Amino acid sequence: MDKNSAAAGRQPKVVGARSLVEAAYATIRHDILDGSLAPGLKLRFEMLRERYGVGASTLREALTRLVGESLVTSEEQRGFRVAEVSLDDFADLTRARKLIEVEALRQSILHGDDAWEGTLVGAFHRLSKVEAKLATGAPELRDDFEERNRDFHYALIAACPSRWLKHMHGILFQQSERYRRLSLAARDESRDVHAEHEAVLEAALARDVDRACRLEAEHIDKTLQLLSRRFAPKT
Amino acid sequence: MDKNSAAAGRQPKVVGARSLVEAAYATIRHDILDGSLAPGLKLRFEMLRERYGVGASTLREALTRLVGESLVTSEEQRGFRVAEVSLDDFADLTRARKLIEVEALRQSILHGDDAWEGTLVGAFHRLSKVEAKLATGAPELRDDFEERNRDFHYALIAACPSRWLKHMHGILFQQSERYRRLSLAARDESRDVHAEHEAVLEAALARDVDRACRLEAEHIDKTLQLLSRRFAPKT
DNA sequence: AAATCTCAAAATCTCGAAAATTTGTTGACA
DNA sequence: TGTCAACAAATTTTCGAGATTTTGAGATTT
Repeated sequence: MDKNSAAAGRQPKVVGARSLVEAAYATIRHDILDGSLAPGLKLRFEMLRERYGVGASTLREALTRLVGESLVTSEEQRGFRVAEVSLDDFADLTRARKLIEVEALRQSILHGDDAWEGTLVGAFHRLSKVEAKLATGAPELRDDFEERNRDFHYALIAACPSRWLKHMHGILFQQSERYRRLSLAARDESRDVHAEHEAVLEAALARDVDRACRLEAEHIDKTLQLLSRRFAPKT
Repeated sequence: MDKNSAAAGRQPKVVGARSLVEAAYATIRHDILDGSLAPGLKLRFEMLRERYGVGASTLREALTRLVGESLVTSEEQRGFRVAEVSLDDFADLTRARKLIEVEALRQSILHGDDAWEGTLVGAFHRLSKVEAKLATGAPELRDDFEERNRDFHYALIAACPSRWLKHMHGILFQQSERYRRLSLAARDESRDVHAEHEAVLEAALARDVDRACRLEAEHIDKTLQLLSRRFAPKT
């Protein structure tokens, strides 16, 4: 009758997670992107078991997955750490991401059909809504914003036929997301992100490949410029 | 006195491995690149425990790492499989690799100093030696050849200052290596790989960026063309 | 004082067995 | 014959304890 009463509390506590490893992975990943688990932090199993409520092997597997995404580093026999961040790394990351994302966008615009346009317009609309709300100052919407921002950027390159290019893009985009969130705590009011997105969208729909790619590259660069001015101010 | 007699046979059996996870990872990885573990093969833990002599959690972590490198796929609650291969995937992979590797080579040539040239020449020399032996028909040198070929290609782009670009390249190169080895079983006698490498080396040393990049791109394409002719022969 | 050594304490790493899930089989029923 | 429920077998997933390694403080030597 009550199979779940004794010691059966082993169900993933994250929506869409089909195993404890995946739930732990998703939660830890979120906390790293978030900054809750600070860059460089030593990830001790004792602490993690308490915080996430799963066994050591399970955690180990989740962390291994995060190592593969360069969100966590590991040294044999010396455990795991949250990956460090640096302005140099972000600058390098931004250059690499521009190379990949711009090429993917180029191919996507060349191959995209009406269905692609539809999805793209939809993603832009959803992003716009949360951007508007965010502008009125509602910090609890940051997760929403990041999700829809990701959806929009993925929708832009969705029609690119190269699975490997999109895979590379995914890795770099996730890293960028981390830097963006760490910097988003204090937003730059002088920047109109919505207008940047809208400009890229219009160029993409107009099939103006060169303009779309140029705007996208500038858009990617903006966050780096913002962070550079804040943390290396040789005023 | 005999600490190792009872049940203490827990030392990594792979050179350079500092843990059983790493040893298992390296061995399984080798067997996949090799073809010993065929594409699509279901990786059952029973079989893996017998074959590699380590526990389930250890294997699980090694496999998770391989999933991160796209050499293994996994479906929740349904286990792991060796990643499939296809001509389409290889074609896509080759295009992506050309984009990344050529850009990395361009930057490497622009930034490389004398030390870089020295390492590069050394790597080419070591590769040449094993190529010569391989030509006389010595299949047991395949591992050696692959290692030195990898070293040479890494040496070419070693002076590229972008860590992320080199990281992307590493992922794509490893995938290519798998296809190369699967195709290497029957080599194409009409192809002079040594000459291709030498031409790239000369252009790189001469700091002729455009020529080096063109030659490298052609070199990368050759294996795809070879495989295409063999497996899609509309003769 | 600096370097080396010793040896507990702390942390990581590994295993085997139990729990949970999927897969395969059998037989009832239409 | 075909469908489906119930049960059994096979497989994956998870945990906790023990084995192994690293860390750090204090003692000893140079």
